[in-house]
Amino acid sequence: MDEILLFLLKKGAKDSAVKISTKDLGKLLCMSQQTASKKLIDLEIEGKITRTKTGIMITNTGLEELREVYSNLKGAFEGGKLKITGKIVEGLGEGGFYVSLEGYQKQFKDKVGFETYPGTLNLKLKKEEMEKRFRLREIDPIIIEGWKTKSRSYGDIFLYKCRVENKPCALIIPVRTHHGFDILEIIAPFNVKDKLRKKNGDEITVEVM
Amino acid sequence: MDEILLFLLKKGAKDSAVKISTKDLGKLLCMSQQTASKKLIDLEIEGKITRTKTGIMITNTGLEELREVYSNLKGAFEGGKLKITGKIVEGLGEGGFYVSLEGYQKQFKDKVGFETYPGTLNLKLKKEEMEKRFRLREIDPIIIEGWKTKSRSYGDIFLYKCRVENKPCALIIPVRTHHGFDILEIIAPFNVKDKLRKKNGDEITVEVM
DNA sequence: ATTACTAGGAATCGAGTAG
DNA sequence: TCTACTCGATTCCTAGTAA
Repeated sequence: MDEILLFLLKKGAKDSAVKISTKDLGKLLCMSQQTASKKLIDLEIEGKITRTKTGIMITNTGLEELREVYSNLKGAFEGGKLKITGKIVEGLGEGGFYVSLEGYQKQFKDKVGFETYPGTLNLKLKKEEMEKRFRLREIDPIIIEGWKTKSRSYGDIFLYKCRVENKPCALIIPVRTHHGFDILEIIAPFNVKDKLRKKNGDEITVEVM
Repeated sequence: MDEILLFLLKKGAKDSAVKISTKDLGKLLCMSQQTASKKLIDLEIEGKITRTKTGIMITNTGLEELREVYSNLKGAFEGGKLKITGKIVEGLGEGGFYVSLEGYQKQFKDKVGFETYPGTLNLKLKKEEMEKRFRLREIDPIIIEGWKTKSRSYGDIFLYKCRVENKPCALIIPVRTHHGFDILEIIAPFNVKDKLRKKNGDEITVEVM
């Protein structure tokens, strides 16, 4: 991770413009004025910072990079199992169609150990939960392989074994997902809403294994 | 910060040995097997990791480095501004004597922008606030330089610009402090107790800029 | 299979300096 | 003052390969 970006964050460049000369920046980070200048130019080209007369600010792109590192460190140091909480929302029914295809079902049975109820549960994450999605990347997914027919292709799916209220389920993330980062799709060997007596709008927590 | 160290942390090398070949490590971090090998050697020489037959583990030295970055990121993302709350206690009057010396006063004016009321406010921190003192270390202090006379020497002072009830003030920490970690000393361009109508025993919060 | 050495090409750094 | 360019020095990376 970039040490200049971290330094700027410390200085508050997340919320307000930070004024610092390349000379001072170099001195503080043990590099020459020239190198500091060059690195700022590069960060600007990469879109991670912007520079104006009032000073330097970190862009959303830059913050995202820092936030991902933060998420990783937090996961490691604060530890515990990853739990993601979201609100049940109505899907379009298409997820259910796909997962019930024999090409996927067979792999679910082989690799996860259950045949799934022919439908998916869509979970909408709150803003503060979305950061946890990055932590999923630290976990090696089970890969459900796609296939092709003459007419169309079915993509790979990343799958993470989970539990909801101590019952087995799985998070599935199509590699080429059509959802934003705020929606998670869950499959289970049963109808989650019926079995757990939940309805749209209720919150549930899945614990990633 | 070292990306290999971060990767190993993600893989759990903080608690147990992680087994990974230099080839795979290189592939995962977009570098050659040779570079991964070299970097592991360097990390081992620096004492940040240890390698055994069972795999790689991060040492305390390595964890310290990661923890520092974590602390910085946490401060920036979770913290908002650092606010320290304490109870006003009676000082010995000596702080007031020192800060009113011309050698210090001149620097206050030059570097902080105000001449201070000839007295310091002593703040006693509660146990749970004391941890915040460590976060001060992440902030670069303004350094008020000491000097020597024939008879004695006056030491350097670390100074942090602050606000109390939205009015300017400053935290001062003599480099060779005589206070414990539970006492903070504050200067301001006015008599804090009079202006803010506080008395000994009242609590105030200073917001570090 | 694995790790790590060498050699030379690529990238980075910083002194000098212009704008 | 400041930033950022050039260019020679240095460091870093990787292909080849040995162990």
